[in-house]
Amino acid sequence: MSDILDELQWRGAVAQTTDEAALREALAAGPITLYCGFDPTAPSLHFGNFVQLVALRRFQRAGHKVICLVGGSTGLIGDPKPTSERLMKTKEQTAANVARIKELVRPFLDFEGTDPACAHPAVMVDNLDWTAPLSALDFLRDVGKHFRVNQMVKKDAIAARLESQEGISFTEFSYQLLQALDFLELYRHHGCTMQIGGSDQWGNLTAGVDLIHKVEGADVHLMTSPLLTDASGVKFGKSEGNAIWLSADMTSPYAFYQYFLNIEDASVITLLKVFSDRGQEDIAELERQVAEEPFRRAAQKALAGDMVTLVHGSEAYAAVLAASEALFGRGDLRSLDADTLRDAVAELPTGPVAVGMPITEALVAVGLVESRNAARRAIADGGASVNGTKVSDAESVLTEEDFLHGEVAILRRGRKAMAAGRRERS
RNA sequence: GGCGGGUUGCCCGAGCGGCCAAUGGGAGUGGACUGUAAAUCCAUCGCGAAAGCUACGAAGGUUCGAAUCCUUCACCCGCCA
Repeated sequence: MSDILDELQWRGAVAQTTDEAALREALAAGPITLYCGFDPTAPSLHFGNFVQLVALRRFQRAGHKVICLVGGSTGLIGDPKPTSERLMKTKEQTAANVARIKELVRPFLDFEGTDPACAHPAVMVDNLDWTAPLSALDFLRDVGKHFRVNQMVKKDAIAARLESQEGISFTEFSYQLLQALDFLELYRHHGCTMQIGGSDQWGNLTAGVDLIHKVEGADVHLMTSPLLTDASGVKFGKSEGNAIWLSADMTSPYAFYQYFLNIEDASVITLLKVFSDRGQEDIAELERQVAEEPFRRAAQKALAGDMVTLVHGSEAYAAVLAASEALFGRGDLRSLDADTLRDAVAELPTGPVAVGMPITEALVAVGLVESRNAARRAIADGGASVNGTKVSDAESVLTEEDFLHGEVAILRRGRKAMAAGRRERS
């Protein structure tokens, strides 16, 4: 288990650590307990959080004990973003998000101790459990006294906010104290000696290390993972402006698969290393293929397949793979048999349409464009098609023949955005 | 508490009584090229087929006419106390 750090470094999953020699020693000395926190800012986790989740998973499989913390309390406060104050969520929303995220995380780690690959079952905690009973006075006296505002304002996110027009609320300013308290709490009650997180969390993470050092006199460890960006420095994890979520009801397995299938050449190996369980040789081979026969996109296919399988399971992978082949394959959509068509359509967003409905309206109805104006634009640009046939006339309407097997019409905007119009009979 | 500055479309940011649905950049979207990449180039980018409607923090007001002027309110920033 001592080489887990080597592996993570090879995978490009390590941005920064506290004293690396000390960390190596601790990891080698035996199982340690580490944690990662996830704030319930949404009803699901997204691609960015997945980096952490996969890291936790690797640590657990390397024999360590992992704690997954869901931020029932920190989610109520809001981790300061460098740009602007967060909208506060209601307690009810936050609680609902916490419940969903707990369920979401469950399959990625072994909480029951049933997986032979994992020596120690994972633990799930909610920081609301120890924060809620704490009175404001005790918090200020017991936690606040250990912090110097002078230090706090130096943290990147806070400093940026102090520079900004908007400033920062005291609420968000206090966030780091809560996160530090979490680490202390887990140190005391679970013997947790390491925290991992995204590189943008460094300031919050070190707050915990400092607090434990002051209060308990102990040295604990940190590891952050790099922010994953594409070749031009843009964060991964957004498709058409929407985040890539891990929950199927927020990002369909098909959309999830398609997102990774479309990763640029320059980044696909990076992502494979971080997320897949593939070893060095396997990845080296894929790297060679990207260089020598990029048009086959073997690495993209591997990445997309691995990701969907990990997040949604192998059955979902089989389904989206078949759907993708049906929809993007060489064959004519019109010649698809009814079963294949049904399976493919199941992966697409759908909307109600009808014979005689203008194409522009149908494009809106299935959600491919936001307005009929936008639909007209798409058609004028030559970017809209029905069942693979380009629509040239913005005034045209759906006809009986457009409904494959009498049921659905496959509408497409641009090269990739597809949806199914389900026939509605009046 | 006093004084001053600010709040513009997804973001940044011009505009400071009509020519403003609002310059410019970025992002986004479509097309060409390709590999359902990247880069590049072209187009497009509030809603509406159009008339028109809704928009420049909120509400009022002045004016033939306001993002632009006035009043009040909210929020933010800075300086002073």
